[in-house]
Amino acid sequence: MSDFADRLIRWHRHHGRHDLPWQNTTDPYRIWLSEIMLQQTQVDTVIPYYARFLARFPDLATLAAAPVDEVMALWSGLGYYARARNLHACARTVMTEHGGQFPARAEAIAALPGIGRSTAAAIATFAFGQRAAILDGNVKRVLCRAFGVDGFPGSVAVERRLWALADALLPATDVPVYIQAQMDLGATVCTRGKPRCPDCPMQPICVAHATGRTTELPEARPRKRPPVRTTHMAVITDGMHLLLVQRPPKGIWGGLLSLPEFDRDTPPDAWWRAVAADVPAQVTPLDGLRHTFTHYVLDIAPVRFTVDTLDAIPAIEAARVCALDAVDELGLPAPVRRILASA
DNA sequence: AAGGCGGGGAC
DNA sequence: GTCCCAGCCTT
Repeated sequence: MSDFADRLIRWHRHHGRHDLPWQNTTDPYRIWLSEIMLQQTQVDTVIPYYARFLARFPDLATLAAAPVDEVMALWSGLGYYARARNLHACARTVMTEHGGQFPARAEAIAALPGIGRSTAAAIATFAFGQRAAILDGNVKRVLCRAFGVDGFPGSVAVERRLWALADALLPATDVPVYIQAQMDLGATVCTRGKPRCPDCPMQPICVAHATGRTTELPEARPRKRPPVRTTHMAVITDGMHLLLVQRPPKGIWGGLLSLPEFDRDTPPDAWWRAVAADVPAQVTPLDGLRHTFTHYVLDIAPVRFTVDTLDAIPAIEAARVCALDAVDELGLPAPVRRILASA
């Protein structure tokens, strides 16, 4: 076994994480669910979502039989909503094409919706004892530092090199412990900001530590200034109900319910005349808010339209009327939840 | 090969 | 404020 893997596995016995909610099981459903939730999402954020999700969907068959709207509602606030749609699609695929049983080989797992090479390897290893390398953010950071890998790890060339490293370092046995140890080291010792090198089992063989480059590696993503976009959001209510729209499956907040939007340059009363000319409404601007995404900034100007009845507002596509006291149970984007909480 | 896709934690 | 997280998918 490589010195790298050996050090990692020995470190994990006393310093790894052993009691996360998705550990100490080989149930592929629970492991799969955790891996999807953990994509680009930190452990502490996932834990309450994971518990709620399992309580509502305790097994694959239950999830596959549920309407996708319920899945979206339980995912609301977790972000990257394509994960929820793919999760539901994957459950149905496993039911119909694999007889309700997850395939065991990493290559077959990676063919399922929402599951790429790294997630497939994690499932194959933890649930089925297969031997496959992972390459998530933690592993990339550990490998870049330990082996002094230059370049942005998201670039194709660096990623190819890191996959080769990950494959070459994979031990012959104890693969589940090894993989968990890699993630635990990256999450608790070899962290992005302030790595705890004195506590690190890799320190004697770490290139970044030896060359004083710990804070330089891995190299940061090349910067670009995210654009600012603007929108109006309409809170159309009769005091008891609220008008929401279903967003298209692709794009931002895909598949979620949200508030109707209109152009920031259109005055609210002009927009209202266009969509509901005959319906009298009291128009009230609400406090604006700024929502920051990874790739752009959205300035939202919410406006409340108070009406007597929501029965006929024909010009709004995909509209749905919901009870105000039930909006917490719907799949709504995080900023929409904030607007409604103060509206 | 590059960009789209959320929300929140850490600093 | 910035950066990035148990990445995947589309173009």
